[in-house]
Amino acid sequence: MTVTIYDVAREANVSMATVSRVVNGNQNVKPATRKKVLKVIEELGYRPNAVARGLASKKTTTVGVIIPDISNSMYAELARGIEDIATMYRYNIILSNSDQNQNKELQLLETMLGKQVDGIVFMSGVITPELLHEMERSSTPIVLAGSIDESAAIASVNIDYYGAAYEAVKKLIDNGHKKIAFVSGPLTSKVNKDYKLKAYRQALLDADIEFEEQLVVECNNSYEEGMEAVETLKALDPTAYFVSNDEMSIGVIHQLEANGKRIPEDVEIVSYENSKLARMARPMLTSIAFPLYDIGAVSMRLLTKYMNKEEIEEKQVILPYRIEERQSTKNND
Amino acid sequence: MTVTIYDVAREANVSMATVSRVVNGNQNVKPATRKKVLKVIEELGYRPNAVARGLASKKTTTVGVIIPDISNSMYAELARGIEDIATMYRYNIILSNSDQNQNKELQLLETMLGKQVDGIVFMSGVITPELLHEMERSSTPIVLAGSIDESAAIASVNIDYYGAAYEAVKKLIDNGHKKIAFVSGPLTSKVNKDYKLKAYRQALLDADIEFEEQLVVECNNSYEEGMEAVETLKALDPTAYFVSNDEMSIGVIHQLEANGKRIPEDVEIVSYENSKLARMARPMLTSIAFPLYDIGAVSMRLLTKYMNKEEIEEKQVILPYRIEERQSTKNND
DNA sequence: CTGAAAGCGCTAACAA
DNA sequence: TTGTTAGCGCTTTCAG
Repeated sequence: MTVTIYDVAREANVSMATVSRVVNGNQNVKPATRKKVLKVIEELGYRPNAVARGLASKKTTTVGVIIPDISNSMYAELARGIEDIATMYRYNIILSNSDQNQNKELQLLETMLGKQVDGIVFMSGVITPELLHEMERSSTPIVLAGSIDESAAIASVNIDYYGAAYEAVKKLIDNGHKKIAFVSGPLTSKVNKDYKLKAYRQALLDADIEFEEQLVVECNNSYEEGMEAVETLKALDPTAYFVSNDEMSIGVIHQLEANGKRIPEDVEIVSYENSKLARMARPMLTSIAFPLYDIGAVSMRLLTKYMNKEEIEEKQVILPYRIEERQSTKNND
Repeated sequence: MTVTIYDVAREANVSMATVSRVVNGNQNVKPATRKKVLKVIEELGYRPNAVARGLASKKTTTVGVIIPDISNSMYAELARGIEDIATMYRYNIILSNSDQNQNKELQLLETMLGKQVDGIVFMSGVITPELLHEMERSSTPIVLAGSIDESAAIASVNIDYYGAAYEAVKKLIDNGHKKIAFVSGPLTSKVNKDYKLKAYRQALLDADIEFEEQLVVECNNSYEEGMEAVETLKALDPTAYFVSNDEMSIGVIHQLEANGKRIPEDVEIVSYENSKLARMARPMLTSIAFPLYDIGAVSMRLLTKYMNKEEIEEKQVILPYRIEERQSTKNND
């Protein structure tokens, strides 16, 4: 039924090995026989079976990608970065959503290793010890994308979350604000809890501003909770907001405006992410550029190096961030 | 090095066949031996090799997904629908972006078939004859998600694009508008050209409104081109807009407001998509609900039926749409 | 309920 | 430059 390498060999009067060589672009084939084989392949409509190839060669040219949720634009951007580089290196992607659920993450890892992927790009807010243990146990290369593992046991690519957050808050302080709210994503996520929040506190401390617990509101990263955060903070009446992502920032703006505030005249906002949404907001958002696409691309590139057993110069990659100033802050140029 | 089924068999004093049976949940195993085998599996840390299994069984429990661009929220939503159902049925997803480039689509199909996927979910604005030919040639089940193949040769799931667009325009007409612009996505896409545009023309015709070529503006679906469309149409000064997706609608609104128009008082807008953005816009968008997640989910469900060789009652599935009325139109309840 | 044995389609030494 | 021959790790008859 399906035509195999054996059928081609027979028709072309050569051995399987020779067919295999031409299919794999091995140079040790006389041009004439190559041509002959190619012709038969064409005639028979032969298509190499990658599964058989994978079993024999122990390489599948596919990599696993485990991310929280592809329908979230941040992770989708990351995924696109991964896929573009993967394609460039001729890898395919097995993509799975973990919803940050640790059991699912563990099980997904297991499944992908079972499928003999050549490598894995993994993203999650928390890399638990169990996860880390599984990752170290496996001989399959893994790189963490936008995810922190402080033990530095696993390769990773990130930005300087602390520095970025510090700069955002610093800007607000420099603009004269004393009462700065922090609308955070889930504090279960290490980046939020141990980097952004700490940077926020430290920036305040460095400016002799007292930290007030109530000024930090934990949200689920959604537009709606951004709006709610403003209501939660209403009594405190902060004059500036540092917000964890663009979607929530838009919620913050809308609710602030509903409450009669003008932005940036009455309230200034620094967002974090700098996605397309930052330009689609009114006023447009000043936002810390968090380069998701690049993180994905660099992670995948790093992974290819591991898969090729190349020399790795930097196991923990830190990509640059920058602050994109727009209309949600008063800018003094 | 890696532990195989053979190692387990030896340690447990049974045959490979028995180990295979317990791994695959075959009931024909005495509880005692099952337990013994399970124990050895645990001890040795045995993990079945899915590639070998795939070669032997000719099933990979993975399906291919070819979509235009995962970083576009519409397709990301679709992908999530597909993945959720796939997970439910224990399939994994190989995800690839085609950027609607036909060569890439063809080559991706080829790659996935080579990888022996059990099925494919495919999405594209245009299903060319070449593509159709390849799809029909393959014995691997394929379903088209949100993509039109008028020959109805391939299974598909869609909504009634024509009816949805007709209703959108009709609503604008019913609200008294005579000069209704259509800000369309690429007219290379069949849905836009042969369904939405035709519905727009017919709705006008049915209301004795003359069709004006200049009132339809072709865009690339982006926010920026939504804004530009308004400028392009400035001289004609339409009093209503039917816009192909939410992102462009926001661009339209912002540019309209920049030009001093009030919405919906001066200009009414009906969007198409009804994503999260529709609620994040100000005013919030009246939008035709285009259920991407559901299309993905139903496509995948349909695919499972083909993969299981189940009876298919409906090869061309049409999902319902509805119009979600919000603030960008005047609503007369 | 269990085992033996024949592949699945290909790669990769090793020979020639 | 080409062919021979083992596997790769598992499923699946077929016997018993």
